[in-house]
Amino acid sequence: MVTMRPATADSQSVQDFLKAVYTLQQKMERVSTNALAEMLSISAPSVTDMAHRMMLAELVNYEKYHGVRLTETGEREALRVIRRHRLIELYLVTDLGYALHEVHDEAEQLEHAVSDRFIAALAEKLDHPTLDSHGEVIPGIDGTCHYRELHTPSQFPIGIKAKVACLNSNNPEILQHLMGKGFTLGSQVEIITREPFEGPLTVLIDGKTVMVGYTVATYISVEQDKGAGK
Amino acid sequence: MVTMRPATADSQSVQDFLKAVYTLQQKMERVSTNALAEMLSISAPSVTDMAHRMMLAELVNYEKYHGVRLTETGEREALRVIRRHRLIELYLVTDLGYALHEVHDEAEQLEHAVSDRFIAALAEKLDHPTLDSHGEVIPGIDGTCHYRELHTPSQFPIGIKAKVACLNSNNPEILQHLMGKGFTLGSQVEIITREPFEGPLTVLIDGKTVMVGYTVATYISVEQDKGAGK
DNA sequence: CATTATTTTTAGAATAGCCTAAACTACTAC
DNA sequence: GTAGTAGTTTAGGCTATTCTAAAAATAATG
Repeated sequence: MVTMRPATADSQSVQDFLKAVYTLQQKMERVSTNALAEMLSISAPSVTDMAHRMMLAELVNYEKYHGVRLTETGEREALRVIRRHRLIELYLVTDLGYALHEVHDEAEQLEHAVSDRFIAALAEKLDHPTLDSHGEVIPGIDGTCHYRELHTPSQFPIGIKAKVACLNSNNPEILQHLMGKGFTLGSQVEIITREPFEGPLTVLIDGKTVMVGYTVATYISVEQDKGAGK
Repeated sequence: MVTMRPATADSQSVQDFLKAVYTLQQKMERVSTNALAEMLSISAPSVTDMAHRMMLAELVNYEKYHGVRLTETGEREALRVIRRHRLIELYLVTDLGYALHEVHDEAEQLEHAVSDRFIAALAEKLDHPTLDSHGEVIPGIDGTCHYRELHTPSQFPIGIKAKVACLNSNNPEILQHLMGKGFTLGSQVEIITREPFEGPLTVLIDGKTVMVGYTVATYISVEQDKGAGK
């Protein structure tokens, strides 16, 4: 290791890295090299290297062998990138006729190419939305996130009415599978039966009964209907 | 020179190179290294290098010390890139409220990030236009270009009515200057007087008399009004 | 607690895209 | 037709981002 220059916050790979750390941080305290390598589809050594350079840039706090965590600056940057991504996704569906399963890859490219001017225009045109086309929260320009209380179908009580609030996958096949069964944002759902040992669920969606596998159901989030007492 | 790998046609710099060669080819038989270096704002040696790699990829025909010319494949690729660029420019103005002088830089980035799916969506939404927001021809998917017979104000006969058909600049200052004087696409114009020795022109635009410098006028193209016999 | 297995890091290397400085061509003008 | 200048190319280098193979550290297991 000769010298090492700090990462520049506006590079594509740095932005992808920030996003990945942010996402993984919601599930784990510190984010491991391997987890990042997996999510970013790059090798572990590349992650280590990036972690070093991003620490120099004060975007993450990195401890050898103990993973990474976003600094305050890092989190701010991450939220900016996520805001871009999600505004673009929503726009693609709303104004350009994209299907939900098509938007992720396109937005992934666009988010790095687009200017602040462009993002502002989208936000304006979409009337400053807080949820994207997957139902995920779009952070505000100031980084604020309007979170809701969401549940996984696999744990939501049987017999209670709820609405589909989020389809948490970027995998086109999974999204198509779910939408094919009737899971679209805002659909009314009610769990009818649940098999033990991670078995399938029977669900009533907008009046139609369907079955869903346990695994694939983890990509759905529901929100209890307002007014429907617990 | 050890070995040299061919250029990949989908890289950003290759696409910029193709566009630059295409543009310069309209004015000169073979396109010189220096002309390209100038247009692309990179050094001459970088151009030479790229020329080599693009010849291996059969995108240009390059002769040492005698510049470059697009092959058939190269021209096809160039037109694809230009189509993207211009569709995006038009879209930014039409649907996202951009001013003309803002679109070039944005489109320059977007054209490399956007998928064919995206371009198809734009073309559809804009109803398959053949002219962009500058008034430049948008090549069709098959590469066809619907050219018109255009003239420079500096050479157009005095006293003949015409319409502004194209504002050929990507320089925001120049565009703002011209639009400030009333030169917008479709405006009626008539040359009133012309000073010798590359002097300024007096022009009647939509009923208003303005003066324009010779140099800046070269960025305007006009088209003679139909029906107005010569 | 020692050994094994897993995870992470170091070392060394490749590629695309750029650069500067120096060598070389080609054209132009006497 | 040769000298000088303008334009081009070669040589050698640098950075960001990635990789593989091997070494080192941590975590898991008996």
